[in-house]
Amino acid sequence: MSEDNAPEIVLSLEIDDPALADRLATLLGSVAGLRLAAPGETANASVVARDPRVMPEDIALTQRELDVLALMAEGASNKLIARQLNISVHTVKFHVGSLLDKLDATGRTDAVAHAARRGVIEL
Amino acid sequence: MSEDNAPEIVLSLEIDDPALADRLATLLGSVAGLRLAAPGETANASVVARDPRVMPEDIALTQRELDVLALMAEGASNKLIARQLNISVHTVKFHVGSLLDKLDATGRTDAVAHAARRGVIEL
DNA sequence: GGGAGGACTGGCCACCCGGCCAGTTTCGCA
DNA sequence: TGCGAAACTGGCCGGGTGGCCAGTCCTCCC
Repeated sequence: MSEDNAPEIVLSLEIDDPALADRLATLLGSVAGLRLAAPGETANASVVARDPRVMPEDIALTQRELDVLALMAEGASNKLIARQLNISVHTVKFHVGSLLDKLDATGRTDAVAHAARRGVIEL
Repeated sequence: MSEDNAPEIVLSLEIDDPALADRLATLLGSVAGLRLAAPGETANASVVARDPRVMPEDIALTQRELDVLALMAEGASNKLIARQLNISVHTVKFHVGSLLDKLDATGRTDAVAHAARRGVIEL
């Protein structure tokens, strides 16, 4: 950052809910030292709110499934996951199978992508 | 929506830059009708600002590699990608290999995760 | 025109992955 | 206190994946 007089913070909005977007825009627009980004403008930060109706809350994943999912997102193989969690490879595959089912994915790559999309995991 | 008296908007912060996070927290904390989420609390929206220094520009990927990468992120198998792009499975595997190398990934899942992290693709 | 580099294609093969089967344990709930 | 749902573990196997080899075509540059 090079300026020091009025380092205005530029915020962009990524809100699915139009009503919420409107309220936030009104609230944030009147805050001194902060303004909303113009379309296409590079912002310092984004306000993100995906449609909650798309995510019926966190999908019911067990702790073990979350463990496996996190390691999957790191690119770990089933063998590596098994060693990491001190369980058998077969068990890992069972959990992966459950994840594919619950996340409606066709493979581990798809599962990680889906999970990341709906915020179950953070990449 | 069921309540109508004080629909307070809860915001969570995901800011890498501590200074920016502090400024935003101060600014947003004094806005009526809006408050910051407590740790672990479910928020209506998140303010996201990832450290831009983490992304050293787009990695040099060929068009074909981008095609393959996009389909990989959809969970497509090599066979499916090959059919989609009208090329042979062997060629797909060649591109996947290049992708693994350029993205410093250990497998296709890791490659998609890495690409998503640095903004090469959008999930 | 000749060389260098990169994209693209193919065969081969060890290994990994996901889906099927079955079985045990654990827990909540009626 | 029994009953049922769900988590967890394991063997087996067809197909998918990634790494190795080599070879062709095209473009750019000397």
